[in-house]
Amino acid sequence: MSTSLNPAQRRAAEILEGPVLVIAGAGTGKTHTLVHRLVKLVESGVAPESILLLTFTRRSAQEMVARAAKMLGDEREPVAGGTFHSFANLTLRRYGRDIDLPSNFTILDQSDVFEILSGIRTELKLTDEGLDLPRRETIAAIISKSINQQAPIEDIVAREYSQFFNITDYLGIAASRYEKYKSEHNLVDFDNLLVLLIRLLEQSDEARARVHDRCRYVMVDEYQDTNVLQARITHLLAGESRNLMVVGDDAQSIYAFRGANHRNLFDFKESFPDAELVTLEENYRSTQPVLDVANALMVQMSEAFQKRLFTKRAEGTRPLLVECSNEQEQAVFVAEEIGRLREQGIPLSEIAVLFRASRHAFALEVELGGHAIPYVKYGGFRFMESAHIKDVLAHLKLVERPEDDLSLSRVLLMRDGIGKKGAKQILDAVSGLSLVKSLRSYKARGKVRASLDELASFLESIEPLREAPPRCLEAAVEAFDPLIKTRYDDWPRRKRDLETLVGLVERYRSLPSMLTDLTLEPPNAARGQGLASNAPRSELVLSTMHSAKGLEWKAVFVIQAQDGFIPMISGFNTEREEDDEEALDEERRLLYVAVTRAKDLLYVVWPRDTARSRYSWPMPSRFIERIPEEYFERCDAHDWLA
DNA sequence: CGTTGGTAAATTTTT
DNA sequence: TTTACCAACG
Ligand SMILES: Nc1ncnc2c1ncn2[C@@H]1O[C@H](COP(=O)(O)OP(=O)(O)OP(=O)(O)O)[C@@H](O)[C@H]1O
Repeated sequence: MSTSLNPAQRRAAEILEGPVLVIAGAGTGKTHTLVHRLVKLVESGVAPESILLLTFTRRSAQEMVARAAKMLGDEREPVAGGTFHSFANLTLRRYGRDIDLPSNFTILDQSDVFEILSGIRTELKLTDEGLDLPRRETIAAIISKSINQQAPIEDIVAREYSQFFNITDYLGIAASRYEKYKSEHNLVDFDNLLVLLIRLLEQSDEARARVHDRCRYVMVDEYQDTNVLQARITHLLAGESRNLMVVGDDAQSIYAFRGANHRNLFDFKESFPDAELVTLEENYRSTQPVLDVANALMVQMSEAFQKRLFTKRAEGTRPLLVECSNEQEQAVFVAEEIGRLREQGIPLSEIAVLFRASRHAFALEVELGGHAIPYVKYGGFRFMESAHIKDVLAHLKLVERPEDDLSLSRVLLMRDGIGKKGAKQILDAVSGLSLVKSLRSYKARGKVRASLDELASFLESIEPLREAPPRCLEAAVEAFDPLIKTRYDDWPRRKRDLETLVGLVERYRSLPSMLTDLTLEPPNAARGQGLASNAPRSELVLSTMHSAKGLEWKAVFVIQAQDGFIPMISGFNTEREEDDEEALDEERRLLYVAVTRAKDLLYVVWPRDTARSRYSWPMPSRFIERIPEEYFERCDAHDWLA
């Protein structure tokens, strides 16, 4: 990385005290500036460990912390940095007692939340015959949005889910039952982490003082992706010293679907009227032909603070708009073109393929396999949330916290002879006593008796292994072996995943921190692949557009750019028009993020024949259609490949 | 009561 | 591909 700064960047980096706001377009060096300011702080005598770097996504956090570590060198203490959620977790484990939060709370992942909500959903349906409730995913989305926007359920339903307006009350009941379940079981979901951190910082003078003492300088990257809660946390962390830098680009705000509010970026000036505002204009990443496309997307945005990106790299290849007859041809085109780029000396690690949704890359993944092109995929598939992984981990969670009813229920249900009713009865019977003892003394016969004895013996046998979490996991995997074979037809693949998991946790010495990390920072493993070879090799990146933010590659392919996929139009869209407008704007910003990842070469590829094309005439993305024709080179994949 | 097997419906993006 | 729901069987 270059160590130089342009005058505007230097100005921002040299304001060491007080609030600083950097608003700038893609590739203008926001992260670059932030990291340089960090170095200047350290050079001025600030201890690296008293600087806190925060951002919303794990990948941005990794990128930011890695760049910081590289600039500071090895001999320095590492800076503290991560996502808001991981910071909240650490702080709450340490000081949570001040607000009556036990430090051994369990964090729920997405699928845990779904599980609890399906339970509540069936309960509600049972009491009210004929009641039609939305799917559990939708209920979860509504509840989460209400927390992340700090708005009542009624408002969220009225605004964005008007098709459920008549059952608003039930959604409210579901939300309060869900909250009750969590607090009764010492469970905390991702949203709670933020809410509880705010409560802690507001209510505990001591905790706040300690946190301020430790985090004397705070910097937030990708600030446009923060929601009300994260903005509040940022303000609380700044405290009286107000040593706070936030950087962001409103045109790259892509998390409104989870309550992010890019206006936070502008509101910063209102909360901190004396904040120094720095804007950056020169792009150091891309060639002008790539920026022409980005700028053409920018002018389509209704709300954006218009920033015209320019670069000294005036010369470059015009982006290519490629039309394919179908997804298969799209996959072939991308794979072949990547082969050609490699022949021209571009390493695989400098090439990325970006898409709107994980499944848009399925055909390409198969094709890459055929071409022996190694790749790593980000986004979409959640290894840690596969059923078999959760099955095994539920056993370990039970060792860590025997009163974890959610895990106990899961562990019971997978055993022979125990169904919903039985599990509930056993659950009610065990509360209070030692788990192993109560499982043994529970009155049951036949299959159920055998299942309970087997579970009790297993729990007893791994108890001594607590101090060696990887061995504990191995034992659980082994005990799970007979169950995996009866439960899953495709058990060989799932067994490989479990071996992968064992390999991934080798370094852990503490069971609770292992379990927390696996939830909060789940490793990105591929399905059924086994352990990746640890020989470092150059790999192609396949990524969702969301996960690509903040990163850059020489060559970028944006695939599945058919209208309907970009922007993504869901089949069931009863939202109000103005919300549609907002949603559409977000989709456009997403494409803006994608195209601004490219340094030199940009390909936008669209297939004609897809699942959608049966219902509507296939067209390239409406956002692409509105870009002046001369900004793209156009071709048909069929001719190109010939 | 639990299991099994069938059908219909839905299928983003992240912490 | 998975999940919610239902009916039939043990
Ligand atoms: N003053 C500079 N001189 C040379 N290169 C620079 C300069 N500033 C930034 N760069 C380079 O430009 C590229 C983009 O920088 P960076 O990732 O910090 O931009 P960004 O504004 O954070 O981008 P995004 O909004 O896309 O996350 C990087 O490769 C960085 O090294």
